[in-house]
Amino acid sequence: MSDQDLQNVFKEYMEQDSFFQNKDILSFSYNPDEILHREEQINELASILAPALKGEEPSNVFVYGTVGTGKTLVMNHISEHLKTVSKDSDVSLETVYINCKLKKVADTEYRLLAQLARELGKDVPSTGLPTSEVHNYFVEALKEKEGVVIIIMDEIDTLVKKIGDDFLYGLTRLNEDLGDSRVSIVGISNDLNFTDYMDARVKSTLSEEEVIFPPYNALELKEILRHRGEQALLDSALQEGVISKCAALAAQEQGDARRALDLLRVAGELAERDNKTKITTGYVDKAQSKIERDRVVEAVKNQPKQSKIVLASIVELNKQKGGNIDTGELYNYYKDKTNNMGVNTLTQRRVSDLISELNILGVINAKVVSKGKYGRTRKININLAPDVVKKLKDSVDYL
DNA sequence: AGTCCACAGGAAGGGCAGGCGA
DNA sequence: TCGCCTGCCCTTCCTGTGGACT
Repeated sequence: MSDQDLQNVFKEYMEQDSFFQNKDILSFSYNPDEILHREEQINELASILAPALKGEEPSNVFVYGTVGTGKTLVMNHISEHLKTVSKDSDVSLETVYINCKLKKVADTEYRLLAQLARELGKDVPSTGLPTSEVHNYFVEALKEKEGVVIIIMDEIDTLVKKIGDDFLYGLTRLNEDLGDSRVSIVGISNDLNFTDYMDARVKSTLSEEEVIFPPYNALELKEILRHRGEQALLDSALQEGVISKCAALAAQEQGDARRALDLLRVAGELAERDNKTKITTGYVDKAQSKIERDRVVEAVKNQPKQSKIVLASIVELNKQKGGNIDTGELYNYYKDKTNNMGVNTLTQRRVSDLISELNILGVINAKVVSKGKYGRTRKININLAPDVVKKLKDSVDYL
């Protein structure tokens, strides 16, 4: 092969797989220059938080909306702008963003306080101190700011479900002894009904204002995809109908823009891998099943050993009798399995919790039913397509 | 109408690891 | 090093319950 030939091969390759001008733009964490179809929410939030720029304490806000409706994106956008303006006009304003869903960050009161204090510039060990001590660190950090601190708590519903609302109550009372500093809280929640779990006092102080993010409809998703697609992809890369299809599928998923972007990106990656010249609608279908498969495999991979063994028991029992497994039956099977494997056997109580966790992950479907005189149990069904189960068996131990 | 099964799921606490200050 | 604190996984003990059966 001549040098020229070799160069042609590379050249061809370069030409073939360059659907993407900038793939990052199709990632959900990318901050676009313009946020489409959220003007109303942006204006509302901006006017609620604007008093902070005068050093006044803004009202606490609750932001509601299902996944992929742009809540986090909009909040980040606003807090960036607040920071810029406050810097220009010499106002002391700080925003702190915490994602309460991240494990090891905000699943206990200690960790949450530690993380908040860290964000405000204090050095706090990840364990070892009494919680009250960490609380003091946090309050100190707030006092030192001598200005308004806006705490944005994303996925706040998971926090409240885990550690209760006492913590939030404490936060709302903080302003009484902060000196020159003021705190206000922006809570972001996926769950519209979640304030029902909360104490009425906390509820009323925290949700002084509420902003709702409705799901995007297919038309809006289409515009969002087109907008981002124009910057991320080459004009020639898309077959007619690809964007519409991504939008339509994502609209079925509660108007989830994240899903829409993922679909387009993954469809592109798959088409690229096959050396195609265009992304076709067929690749959107492939992307849909790949995303689902990856999500499940990733989730299961990260489960602890015992949880995997429980899942393996469910898979095997399901194969034997085709679904509707009840708890007692599963536990007996699991007990035998662990004995055969020489692994220790957990109690039924613990296994019951593991079943719940798998249920929350969406890997299985466990529903409490009553069998009348024959007691109450959970009917467990596996919630995965056969190809996903196969992939799990290939790539996860104990399965 | 009452019984009673087979669990669900809450509460409390044990034991261990990681990490702190003294 | 010790005493203390928290997180995590787990057990023990317990109360609650939907509805087929009697």
